Amino acid sequence: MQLFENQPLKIYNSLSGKKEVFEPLNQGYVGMYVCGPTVYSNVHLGNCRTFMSFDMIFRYLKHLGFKVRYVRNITDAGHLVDDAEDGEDKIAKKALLEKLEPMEVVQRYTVDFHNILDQFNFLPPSIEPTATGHIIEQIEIIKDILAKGYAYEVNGSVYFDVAIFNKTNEYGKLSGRKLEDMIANTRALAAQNEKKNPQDFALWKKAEPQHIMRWPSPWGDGFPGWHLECTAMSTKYLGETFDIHGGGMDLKFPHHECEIAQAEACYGHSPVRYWMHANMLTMNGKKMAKSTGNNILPGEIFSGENSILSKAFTPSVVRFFMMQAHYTSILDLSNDALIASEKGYQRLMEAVNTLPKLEVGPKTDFDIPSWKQLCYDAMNDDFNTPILIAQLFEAVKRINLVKEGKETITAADKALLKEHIDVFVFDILGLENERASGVDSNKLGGVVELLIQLRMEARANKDFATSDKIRDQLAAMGIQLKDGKEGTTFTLF
RNA sequence: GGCAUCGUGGCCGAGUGGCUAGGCAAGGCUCUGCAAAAGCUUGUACAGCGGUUCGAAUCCGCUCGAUGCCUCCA
Repeated sequence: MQLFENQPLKIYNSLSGKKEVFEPLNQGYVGMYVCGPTVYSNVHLGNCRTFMSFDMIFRYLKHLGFKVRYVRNITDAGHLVDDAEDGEDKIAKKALLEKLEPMEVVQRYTVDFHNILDQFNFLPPSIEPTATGHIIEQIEIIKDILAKGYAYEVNGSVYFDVAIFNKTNEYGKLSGRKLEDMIANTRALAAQNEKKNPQDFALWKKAEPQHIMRWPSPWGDGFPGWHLECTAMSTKYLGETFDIHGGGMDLKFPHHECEIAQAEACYGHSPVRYWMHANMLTMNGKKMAKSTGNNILPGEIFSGENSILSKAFTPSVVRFFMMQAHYTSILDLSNDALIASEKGYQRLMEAVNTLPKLEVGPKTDFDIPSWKQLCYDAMNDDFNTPILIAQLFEAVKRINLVKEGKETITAADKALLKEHIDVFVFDILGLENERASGVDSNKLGGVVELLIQLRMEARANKDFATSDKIRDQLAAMGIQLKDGKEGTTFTLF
């Protein structure tokens, strides 16, 4: 008996615009594809938010007992800079600027990406395929689409014929657009004369002589178009139809719309059962983007080296901050918001650390099974982590009440509570217990315990000058003493 | 201009046709030598204007505003 059998999960499907009961294609298995990063510069915090949302989703699906194959690609072939005839590969452009081999750039930023995600405590995806590793598959799909009449070749490039596709299918259904409107609103760009219509998109682009990244194809040397790699890789690893396709909201159009078109043209049916879109992280009310410079790097948060920040914040604090907002909502980053999250996170972790030390009693004043179900209900309702966190704070309150001696908990319920706190805080939200230091057993712990003892003696002698000096100077070093009923404890902050 | 999403108390941020979000900050109280921590407690918010309804912040319409997409973008 797996958890998912009695924890019905609802997912907001961007395609239908509704929350739907999640039923995977194959009982007990989930195929999930998420559009990964383009590795031509450092991953910024906005990118991280999307991947973190899907990391949480991956974690929860796994927790429910699904066998999940999570595919997140690395876009290392680059995308076109623009639609102009001399469109050059974005990665190649950057490489020329920095006088590096394209794959050197790819390697550098892929390593950076993995390093950052590791600090954020991401689970690795099941498969992390690269676009350049799937050129053959992409060429095969283009051949297929050409054979089925949904594409045309011009001068070594192949374009998807949106108008023909739209006769039998519905181009724009994901983003709520109609082809007629798009035609009416398209600006007349020069240099698109290869395409029959401006809405057509490239499946294969001819490589100009100076273009470094290039592969042979039936249409000559070139490189794949923007949207094809995701169709190729998702199909290869998850099949022609799979359960969940995720990505950032900004990919809905045109990227995901084109993926649908490619797959429907090729396979004759819709590729994805549940489309999920994570919303943007903004800063100063504006979307973070590499191109505008309105962004912040994770490293700058961890070090505090950014003008909007008053201090450094740990990866778990940032993760907690992001998990306090629903993944479909726009979230605005600010120093104040991070500070508030840091306080909340610390309070949560205090309680997590207190729980094992609680004394047990004859009865429990807190209905833990009901609380546990409320936590599941929150997650089952389209991964509502803000509600889950609200429930966790209910548990925090109860833990502190028991600590204060105002409520009691039985040994069995304490174990049950601990088990589920750990599940939700660590396994699902993916937080790390940065405050659970092993200080009790190390040298620092011994020194602090000694000082606490000296302070207790001073207090017993009403020598408050000495006791306050110990307390205040330790506080200045980031060690906070807390006088409680059972004596003095301390935490690092 | 088109499409989409959204506008919640000092700040962040859930939710919803009638009943509690939660966090942070603030005030009061308990505890304390004084603090801190912790606990209890207070605040009565849903852009504006109409409409539907016994009842709407929640549904509908309009207005204003914000953001995203429409060109690579998580």
